[in-house]
Amino acid sequence: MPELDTRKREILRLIIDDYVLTAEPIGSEAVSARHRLGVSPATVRNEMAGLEELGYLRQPHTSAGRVPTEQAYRIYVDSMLGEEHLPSWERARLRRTLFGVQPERTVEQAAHALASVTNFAAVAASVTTGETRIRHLQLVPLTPRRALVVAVTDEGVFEGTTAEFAEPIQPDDLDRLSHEISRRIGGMSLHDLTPRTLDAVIGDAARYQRVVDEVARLLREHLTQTPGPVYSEGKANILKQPEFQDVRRAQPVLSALEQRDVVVELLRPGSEEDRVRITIGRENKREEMKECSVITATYFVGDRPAGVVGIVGPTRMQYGKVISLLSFLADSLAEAVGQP
Amino acid sequence: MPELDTRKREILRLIIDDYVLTAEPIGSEAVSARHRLGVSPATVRNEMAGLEELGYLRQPHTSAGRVPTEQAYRIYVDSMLGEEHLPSWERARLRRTLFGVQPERTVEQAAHALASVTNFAAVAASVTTGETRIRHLQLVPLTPRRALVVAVTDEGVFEGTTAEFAEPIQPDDLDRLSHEISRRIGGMSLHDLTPRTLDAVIGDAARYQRVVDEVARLLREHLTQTPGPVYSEGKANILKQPEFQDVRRAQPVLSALEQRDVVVELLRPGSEEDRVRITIGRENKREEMKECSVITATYFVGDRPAGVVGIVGPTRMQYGKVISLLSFLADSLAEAVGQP
DNA sequence: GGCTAGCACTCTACGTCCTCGAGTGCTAAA
DNA sequence: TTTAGCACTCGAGGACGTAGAGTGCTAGCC
Repeated sequence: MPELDTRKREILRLIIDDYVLTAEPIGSEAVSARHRLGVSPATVRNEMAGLEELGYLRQPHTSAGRVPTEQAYRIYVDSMLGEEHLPSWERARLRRTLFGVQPERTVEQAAHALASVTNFAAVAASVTTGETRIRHLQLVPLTPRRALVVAVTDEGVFEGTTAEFAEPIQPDDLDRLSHEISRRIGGMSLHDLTPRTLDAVIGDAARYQRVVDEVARLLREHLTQTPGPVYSEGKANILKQPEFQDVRRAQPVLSALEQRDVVVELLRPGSEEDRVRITIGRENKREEMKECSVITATYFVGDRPAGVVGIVGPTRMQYGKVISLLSFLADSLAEAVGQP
Repeated sequence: MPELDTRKREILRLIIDDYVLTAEPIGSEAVSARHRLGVSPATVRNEMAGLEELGYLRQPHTSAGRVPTEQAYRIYVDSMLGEEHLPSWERARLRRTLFGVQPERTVEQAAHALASVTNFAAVAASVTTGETRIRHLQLVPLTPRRALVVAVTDEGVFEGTTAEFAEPIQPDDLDRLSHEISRRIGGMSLHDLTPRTLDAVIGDAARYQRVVDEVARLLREHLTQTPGPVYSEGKANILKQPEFQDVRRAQPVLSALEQRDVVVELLRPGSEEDRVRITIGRENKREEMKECSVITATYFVGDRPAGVVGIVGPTRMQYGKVISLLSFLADSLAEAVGQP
């Protein structure tokens, strides 16, 4: 991919900025007029023809202006993004909404705020990794053969699943067992929780071996495979976007976002060098998302990912604004979640 | 409102049945042809003119067929509904999906199945009333000043909220306190849980009076006011309906359904004589729902409402099918939830 | 008195044709 | 290398005409 000279870059940037706001094809006249480029529309036309040849622009039809391609957005976010400053009153407002709410609702609240600020669909989830440590465990009797498993982890995240036992167990016994297990596995990380380590751990609780096994199985499965609660807010916002005025375009996207596993996939956490992840149009794996851009930000507690927030919108979006917003939100979340 | 003679009723019924399937205005020819009414299109036309005068039909424009009004759907569900038999393989399939899943996911699963069978948006929620009895309570320490409150109720429903205490409390103390409270309030119903009764209950746990108060407050508030988890599934299905092909019509409905309080309002439980509740078009309170019909079914455990399931779709829907489906689903849910 | 065949009438959907305007690409001159 | 000028292309949108669906009315029939 050949380097773009300064003027081409400048023109491309202007076109993107304009198009993102208007959602209408941009003509040479508009470009030359808006910014004092010091060149005539004709010159701009020549450059635009060049940009089209290079794959950065395309024309919906002969006599229309130009529209940025996904490749254009890509180079834009990769090398044309300035520091976008989030107004401090907006920062303040966001922080207030995050911190002024019950701790277990912080993440959901973040998604909610994100959706209403951006007018896109917002998604969020907490992350549990093999590194997650269990701090406390409690079994709550439901029926003689069923109990609720509550685990308090490192990240303040807890999970509720029901365990089903082969043999009935008395509430008192269950409680004792619960304390026993909790005492033994407290402080262990999830990937320490293999069947082998457990054998060693159980020891004298052998009478209820099968109960212990079941609980351990649930913990591993539930905490690692299905990554906690997943929130998505403001999906209907997608219908406000001009590119999704056609229901047949919007329907698949909305349907996809209603499926938990799709959202989970979008929210795969990034690494620390790669906190903000931008996926533009066809870069998305999911067919249904090929007309969308997804931007996610991972937040960390210590050096481990604690959660991911993100937005889903049309490829035409204000990348700069959204990125700085997400970045700020991730920092705030790290703070809110990190010190309970 | 004048009574309709038999033939008018018959014709109205035919028009509704046809229109519900095709979503296109129905002409006199079609009515006379489809069912062997034994009368000519001209006669049908006369009757249709009469029905229009009475407010049961309307014409989108002069040379179009007729379309049922909301008033027509109302009389249809009130007095023209036959017993609709749900095919037994469908019953079986539904029951399998309900019973083949972790108990705490039953209700969610019901909504999911409902959405995919009807192609409408499905909503569901568990209900807790003042009658709900607490079976067991457990406080799980999170931090010195915060604990997770887990309550096992009568209906097998449990809730997780965090309580925040004014003073720190040791895990062991918390555990003892937890058992104490659980022992005392176990079996009590929620409206027994007034501050006054509590004073009597606490007794020697007085040292942690404030903790107890906080827990009781949370129980009351959380269990009665905010009615448990609320599920909505298949909202994007609305976009498949012909009447919502226009995004500007669909957007408000979808936005409304994303708000928890709107869904909660839709799911207000009915009484035992009034298990299935049908709200057609403008009968809905919410402005955004004026073009939708909402059908809900309440299911009971013992004589107390345990939850509500329902669908939201266009006013043009197969009321008979949906009602019998919901009715069956409610019965199955009562069974699934009732005996854990 | 109710039913119906016949018919004129109305209205939409749809295709064609036309014009207007936006925006282009090319060319020739500065 | 830039730019003014200009012919060209294409879509949006309005005017018009036609086909077809469905109606309401009327007059005659049982």
